[in-house]
Amino acid sequence: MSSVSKALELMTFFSGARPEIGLSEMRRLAGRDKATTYRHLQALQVFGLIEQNPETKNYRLGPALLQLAQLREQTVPRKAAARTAIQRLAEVAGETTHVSVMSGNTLYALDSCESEKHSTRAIIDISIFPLHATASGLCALAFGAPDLLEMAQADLKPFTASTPLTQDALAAAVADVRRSGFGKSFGTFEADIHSLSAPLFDQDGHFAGAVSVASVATRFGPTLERTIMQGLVAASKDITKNWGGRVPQDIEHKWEATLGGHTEMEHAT
Amino acid sequence: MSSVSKALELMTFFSGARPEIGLSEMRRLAGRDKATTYRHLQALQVFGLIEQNPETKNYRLGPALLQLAQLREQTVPRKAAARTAIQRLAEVAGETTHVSVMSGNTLYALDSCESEKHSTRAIIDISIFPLHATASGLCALAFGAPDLLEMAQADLKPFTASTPLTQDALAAAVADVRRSGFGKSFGTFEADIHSLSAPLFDQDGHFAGAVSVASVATRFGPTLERTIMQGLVAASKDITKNWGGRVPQDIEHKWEATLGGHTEMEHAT
DNA sequence: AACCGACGGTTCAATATATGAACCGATTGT
DNA sequence: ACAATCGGTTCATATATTGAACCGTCGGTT
Repeated sequence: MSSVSKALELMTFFSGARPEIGLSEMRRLAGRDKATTYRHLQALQVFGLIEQNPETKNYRLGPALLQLAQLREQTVPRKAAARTAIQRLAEVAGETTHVSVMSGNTLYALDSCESEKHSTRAIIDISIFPLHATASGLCALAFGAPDLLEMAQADLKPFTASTPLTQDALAAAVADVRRSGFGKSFGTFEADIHSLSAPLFDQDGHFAGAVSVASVATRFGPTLERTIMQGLVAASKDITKNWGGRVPQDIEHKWEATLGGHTEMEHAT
Repeated sequence: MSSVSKALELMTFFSGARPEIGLSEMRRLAGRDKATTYRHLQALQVFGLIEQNPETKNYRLGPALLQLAQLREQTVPRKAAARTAIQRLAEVAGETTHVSVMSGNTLYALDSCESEKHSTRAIIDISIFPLHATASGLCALAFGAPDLLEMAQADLKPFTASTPLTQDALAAAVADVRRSGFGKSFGTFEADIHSLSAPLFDQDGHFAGAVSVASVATRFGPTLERTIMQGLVAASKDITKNWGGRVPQDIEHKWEATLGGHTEMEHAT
């Protein structure tokens, strides 16, 4: 691991639950020497990627990120392009929706949208989707780079009693996603949340991210499932198009097959 | 220079005018070996800080920045806090306004706001304010860390015919800012732009950034100057307060003295 | 069609650079 | 008064970084 990577890794320890981190805590999180950690933090600080809270001496993310993100948006305005789609999806599903983007071996949360329909909602505050435990993550394993599955199988962290813990269990879940075209996570990340997802694709038809709906388990049933799946297909096509990508033919066929045959019709359209 | 810094430096070469950079161009910009540059780019890419345009193989800023910036905003929502103030300032001044933040030895652009009043406006598209050539930069030199002035004097890059090019000229400009409490840049960065600025402060009363107004030179005169200065004082107090900082007493006194006395002070000193 | 230069990417010996145990002074709780 | 942490610093050691040379490919030129 290069020292550059080690330094950059430090930034990944910040989260909504842990927005500020002291030197010693950072050292523990990174599992590295204090002096090394300190120098890495200094290097990041010089570029404004992190800064120190002058009161507590704790480190937190820095102002340069605002600059860089603005420029990124300007260069590739993905988030704005996805927002309307997930808002519409949240509306028709009446549940919380998410979009995530694949970069390297990591699936990053890009944006989310809550529905006003119910007073109880799924609020999933994560910035990196665990590949084996979330619907979006399963999409990545099913349609992303082949080596992702091996990596995920090597690190099957348990989140709930339902999280797949064996390589076979995960492989079976992934096979189902490959067959149906939809990622499914029934309480594998949060106990009372049922999630469905659909993959997004880049200009080469490669996996680029996922769009997902997280619904409260007690509300979930065949009717809602079908509504969500239909919404996911529309959202995936829309976002993929707006990102300059294209949905491969075989994926569209899978969606049609899953929606056309599998579900009993509640009422004709 | 640490390898971490060398890698991070690569990210600073992206700009609105240069949103994508190929390996060879990046190597030239950084003045480093191609192999080194390549490995650094790889490390940045793994963390999603940059990504490759699959069509052109050029590198551009990556999606992880969106994540990190969002979390930064959540942790320290400075930009949102400053926006209303610079909008109000743009309105009363009828000119383009900017806010910048100090991090390390660099003054970063945080946000800007254009006024609808005139059809011609100042549009200053920079992400890092040169300390010796901009009104905001002079504020940093006047009220920021003492060593900034030495650093700036060692690198007096000329932008226009009016840019201060000698250590004495810069020292004189800084002295004037220290006296008046306002940064002044009359065509030193862009030939036809007159700028005024006021410093912002953190919780310890230390320099934290600047707010500035960039006006078209032909419109500039004593009346507009006074209006802008009054607006700058209000904006600086407002933003500083919203950032959890405090304006030192002596700065407020300087502003009062400058505005209370004669506003038509000739800028030659 | 052969040539050319520039591109992105890779290799490996040489060495410049990162590393961490030990240390410091300040702070906090006992 | 003591012990435990904290953020930060030092310096000999050794490990990770470096860059010249190389490869295959691509577009334009002769």
